[in-house]
Order: sequence, then C-alpha cells, then structure tokens
Amino acid sequence: MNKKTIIRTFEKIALYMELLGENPFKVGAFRKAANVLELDPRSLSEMDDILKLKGIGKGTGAVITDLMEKGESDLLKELEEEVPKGLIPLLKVPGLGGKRIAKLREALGIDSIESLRAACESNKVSVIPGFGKKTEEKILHELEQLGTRKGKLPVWQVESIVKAIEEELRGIKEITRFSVAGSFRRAEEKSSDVDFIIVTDEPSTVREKLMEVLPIEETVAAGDSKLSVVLDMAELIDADFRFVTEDQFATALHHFTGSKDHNVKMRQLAKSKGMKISEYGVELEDGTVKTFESEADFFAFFDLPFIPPSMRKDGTEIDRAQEIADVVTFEDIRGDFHMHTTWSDGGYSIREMVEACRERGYSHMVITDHTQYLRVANGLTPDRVRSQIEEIRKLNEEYDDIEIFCGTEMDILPDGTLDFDDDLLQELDFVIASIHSNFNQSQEKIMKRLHAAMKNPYVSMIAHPTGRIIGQRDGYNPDVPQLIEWAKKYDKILELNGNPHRFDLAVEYLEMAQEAGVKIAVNTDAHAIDQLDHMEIGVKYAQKAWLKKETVVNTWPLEQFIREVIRK
DNA sequence: GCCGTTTTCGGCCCGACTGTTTTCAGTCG
Repeated sequence: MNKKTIIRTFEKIALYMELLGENPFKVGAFRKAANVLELDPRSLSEMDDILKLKGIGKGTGAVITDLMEKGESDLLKELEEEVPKGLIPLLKVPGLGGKRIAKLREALGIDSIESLRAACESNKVSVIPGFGKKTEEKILHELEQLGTRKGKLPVWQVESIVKAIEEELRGIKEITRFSVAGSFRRAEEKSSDVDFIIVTDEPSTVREKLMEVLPIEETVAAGDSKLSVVLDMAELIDADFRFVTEDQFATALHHFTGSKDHNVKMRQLAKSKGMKISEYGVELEDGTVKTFESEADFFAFFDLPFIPPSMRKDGTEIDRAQEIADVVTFEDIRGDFHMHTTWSDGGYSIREMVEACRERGYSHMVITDHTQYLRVANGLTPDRVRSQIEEIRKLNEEYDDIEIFCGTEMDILPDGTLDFDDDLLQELDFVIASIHSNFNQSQEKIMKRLHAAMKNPYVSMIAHPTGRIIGQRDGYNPDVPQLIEWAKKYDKILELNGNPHRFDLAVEYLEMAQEAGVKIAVNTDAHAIDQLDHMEIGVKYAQKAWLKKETVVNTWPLEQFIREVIRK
C-alpha cells in the first residue's frame, strides 16, 4: 500500500459521491483528505499518525484502515457497484453538476452520454422539474462540443493571446485601467482560460465594445459585472472579463488571480478575524467594506508580506509567508547571461543587445552565440569566436555603466565530445554547454554527454538542462537528480531558461537543486530584444520553487559575479 | 464528512449569471 493509492481512492470516492448528488461538503471532505496526504511530504511508512492528521476523521480513516488491512476499500466498492461508470464523463459537460446528474438518473435512468443525448432529442429532459427547454438545448449543444473542446494551452501560446487581447483593451477609451489575472498572471505552465480585470465607469459600454472587437466564438455569460466568452484566436480559449471600479481593483485582481486554494485560505484567515473577503473588498465586523490601493496593502492588512502571484498555490505559502523576503524578485536581477546576436541566429547586433540590456538597468551581461556544430543557427567557428571576442572587448570599452562578457553557447555533440577545445574555451569569460541534437539517445548516452560538459573545467553552466518544450516535447529525459549531484560536485550553474516555451528546469527540479546547494541562473535565451523581457516571467517561475536571491546568480553584484563565476 | 481559544451542532469562501421560477437552485470560477 502506498500513499498514491489512498489519495486516488479518496478522489474516486469523492467523484462517485458527487455523481450521486451528495452533499458538496461531504464530497469536499474526501477531496480535502486526499489533498492533506498529497501536501504531506512524508511517505506512508514515515507517517505513524496518519489517522490523526487534520482533515482525516472517522469516515476517511476507515477507508485508510480498509486499504491497509485488505488492500481495498469497502466504501469505494459499494459506490462502484451503485454508480454506473458511464456517468463519469457527464461531469465534464458544462452546466451539469452532481445534483442535475443525480436528478437525470433518478427521473430518466440516464447512465451515459448516449442515453442523455437520446433523452434530450426526444424532449424528455425539459419536462423534469427544474429543467426546461433552454437547459435541454444547452445540454444537447454541449454534448456535441464534447471532445472538440481544447484542453489547456501552453503558457507561450497564452502569452500571445494575452498580448493580442491587451492590444484591444488599450483601444477602448472607457477602460481606465486593466490587468491580466488568473493562471497566466501566476505564470502557470498551462492555462485553460484567460482572465482580465477592467476598471471602468461604463461597464455595459465596455462589454458591448469588447463583443464587437473580440473574435467571439460563443458568449457564455454577459452581465453588468462580467463577460464570459469563448474566443477563437488560432486556438479556442475561454476568456473572462470582470468590470470593477477603481477602488475595487486591488481586491478584484487578487481574487481573480487566485489560485482558488490560495483564496480559500485567505478567506478563512479573514473569517477567523471576524472579517469577510470578496472581490469587492474586505467587509469588517461592523459591516463597512474596506478597499485597498494595491495588493501589497491588502496583504499588509492581514499582516502578510506581498505574496507574488506565481507563489499563490495551495495556500501553504500563507503559512510560510515570512520566508518570502528571501525569495528572488525581478528587481533583484542584475544581468542576463544567455542571449544571441546576428553573429549566429539572433535578430539584433551585439551593440543593439547591449543597449537593450542597459535600458533594462543591468550592470552586466553575457553574449552567448551558438557554436559551429549548429549549422542551421549559423554557429560560430573558432576563428569567428575570436573575432567576436575582439569586437566585444572593444565595445566594452565604450560603456562604463555595463560590463559585457564574452561567452558562448557550445553544443555538446552526439558522441559526447564538446564543440570547442579547451584552448579556445579558456579565452572565454562564460561557457554555456547545451544539447541541441539527438534527443532520442538512451538516457545513459545523454548522461554521458552531460557528464563530459560537467567535468570540463571551463564550462560555467548547463543551459535548458532537459530540453523540454512545454506542451510540445518532453526533451531528452536526463537523470536530473544525478545532474544536480554533478552540478554540486563540479561547481556548475544550472539554468532556469525563462523563455515560456521552456521553463527549464521545472519547479520540482529547481527545488531539488536549491536544496542540494546548486546555483541557478535565470536567463532569457533571447534571440531578439523584446525576448529579453522574458526575464520577468522567468523570475516569476523561479519564485514558484522559492528560489532565494543568493541561489540565483543573476542577483549577485558584478564584483561577486566576476570573483565567483568569471575568474573561477 | 470534518471540525471546535465563542461551538459536539451548525457551519463549511464568496459572488455572478442563467434558467426556471415567482424567490431560488444549480453551476462555475
């Protein structure tokens, strides 16, 4: 018996109970029990007090005991016998919840998608009390859509959708202020929808204009305070727009940024103090509603530091809030150490990239073009590297407010050798080693390649260590814990590639790396000036792993960077 | 079903929207 089995059992029980139309709080209790186990870092054998955990009581405890003693749960078995399996997909139909599904089953013996469709088509659903013609039509419509609905979109796709919507919002003069909220603001790897908070005195005008300018596939809801639509923007995606007044902005932004669990925890905290949080403000004990200038003020009101959106996850961040002061912020970043220029496959000259980095207030930066193996990217030969070094050194003399270091993003070749020899590498300030080829090699071969780079005394950092592209490919599947061990042993930096296509390393590995005492660099891997701005979302992603300022080498002052990285 | 520095009973985060009602239930985020 392991913890996962218990968690899955609780989730199944909750699902079946929901289909029976059970009390939502009872259903929630099983989900909560599953969540308690999920959040507990200990393995089952390390937990001698599992039945005493908060959230585990008589009912859920009996399930655990059953599983431990017999390997199966009587309760789950009963439920599985009672509830037809065909009902499960019905919960995926928008507009259908436990209550309605239970009613449908009771009144018409509905036990599957097929029987529900047949019942709708023969107009049997509309005569059930509480249902009507419109509901019947809506169910039928949703059944047709089922399966065609897109799943979650990767963050890089959501990013371009958000930018396009923001462009439209800027064009509506009745909007005084707006912000994206939701999972994109939290820098989640994938999103199922996009949310916007809009400050306006004329919500109905804004709503009408939005409905004109947006590529709306379907309008889900259109009221005075919100517009919910499905947009057709290359991909189908749900979008929510909330209309609020200026003084409601901060609490509305907080509310619609979520996460859901974070909000629940905040509201419980408020409640314990006799107050009530809603998207419109904080209702005090005397009934007056307090509003805030900013989210920071809102958190401060509850004696909490500003919790960055990307850290608002399961609610435990509120308990650990005092640790947030040590976590890296975008303002701490002093340089970007991975970017490309026209020398290889970048879109801008070295000088243009330098100017862009100066504008961003960096004190230092590294130019890291590709190497000869990567022909498609116009990778540099040793000769070209040497002339690039010359150009960079010359350029560097022109600027006294930024230090430009000579680097490279060197390929680790399929046979486990490196693209440049040591003589050349030692002429460079900062050497990135990367895998861009033969992703389908065995893990053993991949690790041999990575080890070759790790062992080399001139290599400073391994870039995008797994090669993943979010929502598109898994990468070359390295043994990351082993990689982290080597990084510690050979004193190498691991990259958090902040390009939203990658976010590589992933959160779980970043946590592991920091735990092991390995340094992380957050870089943009920019191939164009505007991509340098991915530093911000990259840092947001780093915050998810609670990376401390000291762990992230980009926060180090120039002198420390020179001492501990460049001259190492 | 779970929980208790007001509580062992009566809450459980809070509000918008829709559709089916004629004051509210269900669903959603």
